[in-house]
Amino acid sequence: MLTLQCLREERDRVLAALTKRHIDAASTVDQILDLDAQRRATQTELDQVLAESNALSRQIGGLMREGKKDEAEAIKAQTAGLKDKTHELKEAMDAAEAQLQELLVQLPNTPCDLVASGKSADDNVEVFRSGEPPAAGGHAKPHWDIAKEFDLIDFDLGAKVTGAGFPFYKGKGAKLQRGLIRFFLERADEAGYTEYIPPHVVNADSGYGTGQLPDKEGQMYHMQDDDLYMIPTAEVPLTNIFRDVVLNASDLPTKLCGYTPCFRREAGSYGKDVRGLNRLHQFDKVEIVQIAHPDESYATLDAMVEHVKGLLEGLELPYRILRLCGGDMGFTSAMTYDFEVWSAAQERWLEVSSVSNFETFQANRLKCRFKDEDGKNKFVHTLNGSALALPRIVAALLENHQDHDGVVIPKALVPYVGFERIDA
RNA sequence: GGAGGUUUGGCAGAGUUGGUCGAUUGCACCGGUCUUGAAAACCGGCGUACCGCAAGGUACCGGGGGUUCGAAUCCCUCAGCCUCCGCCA
Repeated sequence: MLTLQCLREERDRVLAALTKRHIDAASTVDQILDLDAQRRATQTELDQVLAESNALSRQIGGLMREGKKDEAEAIKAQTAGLKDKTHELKEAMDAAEAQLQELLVQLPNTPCDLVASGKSADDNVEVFRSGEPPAAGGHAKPHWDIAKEFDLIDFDLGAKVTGAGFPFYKGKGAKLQRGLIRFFLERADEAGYTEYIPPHVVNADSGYGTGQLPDKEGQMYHMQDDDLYMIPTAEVPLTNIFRDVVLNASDLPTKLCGYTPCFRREAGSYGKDVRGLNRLHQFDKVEIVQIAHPDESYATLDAMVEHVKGLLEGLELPYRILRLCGGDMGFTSAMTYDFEVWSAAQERWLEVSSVSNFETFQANRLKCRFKDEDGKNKFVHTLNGSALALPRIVAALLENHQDHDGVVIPKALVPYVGFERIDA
């Protein structure tokens, strides 16, 4: 959530930045500023009334101690009106505050200067490309056929036991999942990320802290009896570790990572997008998170991008990096790089990672601050990235590394999965 | 799930017959004096947020609500932690 201070001091800059998302926020922002002014005026008045009332109460206390009951009663009479006034003002202030919050959470983050204006994925900017589509391209079998041929993944069984989008992984398919998770975690460990195994369900406060609530409520599975949400990404529990936390400047950057399954309802998806492993309701992912000093966060973002590049190169997959345009960026992000790998059989790019800097947007909701050099509390910047999400990686591995009678496991991965080929 | 206890500032720990308590004290931390330097000792500072140009004011003693002129202190409610019982991988 954008800070009020930012809206107050940089209204025009914020509006200009939001046009990159093709949002005209002028009326919302001005409403917010009006409500803010209203709230402040009300608070000033309320504070005065409370001060008066406190002073009288203190007098009564003093008189009671001295046994001057009559005088105390006389002053008590004076407080009657103040009480009503207090209630009235309190209500007005709470109402203004509530309206203000409601509007404030509707505003997405302001894109950083480097982000291009744009409406859709077509306007994203390719900033890097590595590798060539494999020779098999054109005749390559799609991963769902390969998965079936070698009995790696059973989609039908998943549909029977749970529902569409919840596959079973079997045999070498399961080992490949386990190996990839280990590979990603070991690489993160080597890069200095502390590993966590977080809860897979979170409370509403956490959903709010990272920005899934209130706007993406429908994308998470919700357990009504206990009012808990299944995590759509490890970002939620890992970042919420820092909710209501004040760090020391020396704690920054804080680097952490974790493997979790991720659960997404994906309401409204259909067609070729959901075929095979392209889009699932449950999938595995290793997430990296950093809590950074505001001055360093973009260098941190670059470092995280480099980390993900290393992973894809280890897997020998052709990939490209896009800097998302304003219209394609997530609600909470100030800048996002998407990683896409080439799918040889589908002959299209598949998104496998998204690395973002949220600047203070999440920190403001989380109330995660650090003590700066002057001893003042300031918001940190939060960042995260998939490193990596498994299903489309598996799809690309199967499709791109297939040969005449099987699939070759990339060298870097062999020690983790325990075999060199998938074949009959 | 049942019964009881508990929840105070970074930590420890006072304060519960309601009244200068936003809160005693110790430790930790920061600054200073002393010292060649350090330690010790002494002096001073040391929660957060909001309003205000400032002086200053307001709110917060797990969360929310209530009683009262006035609540950390009383009541209700929710949550966390601890102990015992039940159930259980």
